[in-house]
Amino acid sequence: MILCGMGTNVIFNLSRTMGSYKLRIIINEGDIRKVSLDGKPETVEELKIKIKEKCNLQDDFNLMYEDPDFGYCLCNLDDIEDLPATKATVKVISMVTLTLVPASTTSISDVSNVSDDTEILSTYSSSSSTRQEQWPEFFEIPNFSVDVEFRLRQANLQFLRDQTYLNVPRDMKHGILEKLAEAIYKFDGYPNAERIHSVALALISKNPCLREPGSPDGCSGWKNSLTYKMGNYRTKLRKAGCAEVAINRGEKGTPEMASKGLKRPKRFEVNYLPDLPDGQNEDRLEVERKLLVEEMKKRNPSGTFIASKMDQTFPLRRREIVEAEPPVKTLKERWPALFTERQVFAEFNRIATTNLENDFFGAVDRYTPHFVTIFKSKKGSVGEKLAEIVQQIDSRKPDVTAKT
DNA sequence: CGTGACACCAAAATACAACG
DNA sequence: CGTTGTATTTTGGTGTCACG
Repeated sequence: MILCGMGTNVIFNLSRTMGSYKLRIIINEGDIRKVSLDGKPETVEELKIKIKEKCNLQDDFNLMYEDPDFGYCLCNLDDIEDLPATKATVKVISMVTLTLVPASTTSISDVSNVSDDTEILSTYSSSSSTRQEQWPEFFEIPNFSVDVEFRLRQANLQFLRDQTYLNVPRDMKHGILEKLAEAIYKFDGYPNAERIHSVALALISKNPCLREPGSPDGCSGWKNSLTYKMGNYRTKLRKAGCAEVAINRGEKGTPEMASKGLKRPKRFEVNYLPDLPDGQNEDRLEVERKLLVEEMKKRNPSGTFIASKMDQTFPLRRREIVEAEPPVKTLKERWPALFTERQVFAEFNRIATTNLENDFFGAVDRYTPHFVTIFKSKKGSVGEKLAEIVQQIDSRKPDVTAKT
């Protein structure tokens, strides 16, 4: 990375007690430990050593922490100041085994029954319907119904013996697709081909008997079925009154789509219009919004306070923006915090579950070499100008890496 | 009867051409 | 040459049907 990691303006609590530092350490899905250190470590390295000791870990690992800026999604821990002052949750990422993922499905409910102490994190991650997790690198196939699981197990064993693929009966296919659609929907209501592909691959790698020997990747049929399924699944949700997908419904039965001039979500807008979380209504959230406006009037508004309230009020805000389409001026009055740099990034993450800054610079880093070769190959007057620019970049390279 | 599959249509995304 | 308008492709929604 050339350009990332701009100044992290972390405000940390000066009055923090110099006593114990509580850690919740996620080692893997079924192993989450609570550890107390004497004081917050000064560096990430020191923290790693402490964790290694306390948890008896042998192999090297990296750490991730739950970033309040991004709905407590996991981010790499590079700067110790990113951790809260008195207690934190970190995840151990082993550098040895990356592919072996246990087959259990974990959800928010698993997290809540892990420890009995007060959990700062779960307060508004459990009740909200807003998606928080990014699309996983390795999609975890959920557990199907006992019946389906049983038959799959049998078929997998059979497959191991004599390589016979399973001819999936109708009801079984339904069971599989339904659970998969549900699992996919948790991340993305409108998954693209690539995401469908990754799910299908995960499915046939976990259940070799489901592989389709005829197709080039062994899962073309599953990909097809999954795309159909996601469509049908959305219609189902629409009928059940889910606002997020209902917004794309054409008023009346007629194909009169431009019902209210509403735009359908863009492909990456994963949380375009989340439903209000259980136990929240517009009035309650409106109160929170007023708190936000007040906070912004202070000379030094608290970043963490704003981050958490902005998270909480996200569904209300989206509803407002999508349905009423207020002018920017009104928006500035009602949501002043939305216009701070930090919240611009945070809001982007809430909508697209993507880290705008990192992804952008990551992409820049990834594509720059290719661009440079294209530039170099360009002829004519434009080519000369580009060559000049490339020259400048080349000669300045060490600078760029050093700065920011 | 419910559901996977598919046809059909409008909107969104993208490729392309015409223009000043 | 960049901009802008247009044509083409892709995506997602609705309706329908066959099948177990």
